[in-house]
Amino acid sequence: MPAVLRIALPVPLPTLFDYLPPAMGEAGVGSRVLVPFGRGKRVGVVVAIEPAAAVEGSRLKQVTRLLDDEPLLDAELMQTLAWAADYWLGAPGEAYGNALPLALREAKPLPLIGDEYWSLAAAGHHAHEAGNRRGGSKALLALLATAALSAQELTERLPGWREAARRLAAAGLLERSERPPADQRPPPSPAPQLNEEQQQAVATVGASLGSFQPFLLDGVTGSGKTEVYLALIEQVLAQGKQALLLVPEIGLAPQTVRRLRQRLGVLIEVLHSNLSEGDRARAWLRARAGTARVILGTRSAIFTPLPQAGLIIVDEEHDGSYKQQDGFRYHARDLAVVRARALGVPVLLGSGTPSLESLANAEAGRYRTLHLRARPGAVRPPQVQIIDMRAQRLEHGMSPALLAAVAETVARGEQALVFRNRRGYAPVLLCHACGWHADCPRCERPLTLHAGRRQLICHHCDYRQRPPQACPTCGAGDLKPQGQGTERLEEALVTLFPQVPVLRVDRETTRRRDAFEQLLETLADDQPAILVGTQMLAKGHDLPNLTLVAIVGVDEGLHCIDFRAGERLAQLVVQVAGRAGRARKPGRVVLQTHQPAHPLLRSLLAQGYAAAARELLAERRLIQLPPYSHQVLLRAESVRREDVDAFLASARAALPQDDSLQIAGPMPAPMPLRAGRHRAQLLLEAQSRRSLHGMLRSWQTALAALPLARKLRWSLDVDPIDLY
DNA sequence: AGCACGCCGACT
DNA sequence: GTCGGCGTGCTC
Repeated sequence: MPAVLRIALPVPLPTLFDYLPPAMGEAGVGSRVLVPFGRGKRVGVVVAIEPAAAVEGSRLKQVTRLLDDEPLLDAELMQTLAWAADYWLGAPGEAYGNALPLALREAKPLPLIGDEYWSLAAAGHHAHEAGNRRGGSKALLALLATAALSAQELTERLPGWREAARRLAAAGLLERSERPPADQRPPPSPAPQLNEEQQQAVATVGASLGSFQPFLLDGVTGSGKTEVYLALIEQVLAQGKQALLLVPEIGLAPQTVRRLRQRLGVLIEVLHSNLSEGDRARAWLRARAGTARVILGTRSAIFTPLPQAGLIIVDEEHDGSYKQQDGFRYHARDLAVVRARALGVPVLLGSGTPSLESLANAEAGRYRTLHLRARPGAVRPPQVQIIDMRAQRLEHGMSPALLAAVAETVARGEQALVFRNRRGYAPVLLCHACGWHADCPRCERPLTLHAGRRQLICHHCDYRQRPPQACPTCGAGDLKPQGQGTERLEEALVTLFPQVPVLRVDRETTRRRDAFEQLLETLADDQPAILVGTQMLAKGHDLPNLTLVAIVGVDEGLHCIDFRAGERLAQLVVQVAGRAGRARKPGRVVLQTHQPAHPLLRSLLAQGYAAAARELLAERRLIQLPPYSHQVLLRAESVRREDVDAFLASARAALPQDDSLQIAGPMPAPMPLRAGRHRAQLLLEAQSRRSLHGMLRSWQTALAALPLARKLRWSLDVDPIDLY
């Protein structure tokens, strides 16, 4: 009987496609195939083998060529991908598109993944000592002078090294091998002595290795979560299993990688968005082959094959960057739990400020909670002081008390961090004479003044213009910057503390890839300095001499429409505050606010994050918001407002009659106009995930069939984390 | 999403 | 007389 192959293709269509089997070879589930599609050819993945086609037989085409004799995706990954596509309403092909590195979606032979080590030949040592090479060659010789390195390590430390390696190898200065030359690898650095809570956490998770169990590791900054991860990864490695460690985008600093590598003394496969497609494909294949034992990566690394899985860890699990915000809108943390179940391994979600979702799961008994309260490195937790900004004479937005704290800190030779959640010089440029202010013509929001670049920039759509010399409405000459951004704070602090280096860290000063690292490396550990910056400073680099964190104005977030604003604010404050006093020196946090009596701030400062989170959870329960209900958001945007309104009205009409479904909208999005497009949305809410999910696919199909659907941009977001 | 086909305005 | 605008429809 002629079977039919059901194939996922990289197109955003909600269907799979049936093909006749290839003339040569036995195509199995999980194998890639080259197929004719439309006018061209595409690479797809065999999802199922069916006895009969879902379409008329005459429309069937034959698979051109089988690309893999062995399935590239194993049964577990196929099952997880199908689940993910179904849950987040993705097109089946899109899920595979996210899982497979681009280089593996081409009809080419798989790249070779044999281990590749480079070391200096005797002549290379002489050349290094003589110093008679320059540029990339010199750097490569210097890198290899102390130890042989793998191709991955070289790529990480010296992008573009292959060119130099080719030249030097031809000259007989370098040698390539399949194995690390004996005794050349640095030994793992010894693990520090774990404290009692850390040992307890390691023992508890360690005891459930080999079966599915989610854990929430609740530990403040500096409590030693990373050492717990490392100890568990060591156990997993000792059992001959693989470990997957997910970190937020920003957490994957080269410093983190170096630390892991030094401690474990094994190769760590790193997967992140800056990797070249070839490297990404090789890393993925090494994980699949089992030669990669520890895989460290950002969101999309959750799709790495783990044939010998032992443990999945999600660090900073509350971080929003785990949710993909366009295309296939999956959540890597949630998928980690699903995968762990499928793989039969424990999953460890770590955070000092757990998401309310995870806290609710712990409360319901689905997750087991492990606490780390002690801060091994610090003498005591930072002391927090609230400064009431009202009725204070502010200097460039900073109160005398805040400036005094900065002055004391630098006078002691220590470092201070001034945190402000706004880039640029001033968020508004205002005419004092008539009240006009500079607005973005495409978003109708105030433009941010960037003084250094002499530009007004829209932070929502990147529209730019020159600041006007005079008010365009009344002609008055004195346009006043209102409010403070990091650039203005930097300017003020440079004037106020002329002897102390002031470093600004935000998107503007860290455009280039390693600029952040390099900037921070200019800071001497024992010298005073002032850092000014946005949330980029909330995590990442360790600053042992940083003892003061001054938070300037966190109020904006408190009257935001988004019901998650409070949660995010609490997480941000705690994360930023955690930067203070990590070494032997006590830390101090100064929080300057217009609302010193705000209940969230009060409970946060008086009783800490856990108490504040409990209160937020109680509120969510009371008004039945997530995690006590489930949401799906339909967003639509178009230059024509009437199209958006009409589309959402028909979308609402297309919903089934169902009392368990609450519908909010159509309503304008929090930003009703962005980059010249009108935006609105429809929010569905239900108590039961099942009743919500039951109708979603058919609704999605109905939406796609609406005449307007092709005229505007729309998307469905399951479990949205931003209602923007 | 691509990429065709298809039917109406200003150009050599 | 054509080049090209983007509306509509399809991809097994």
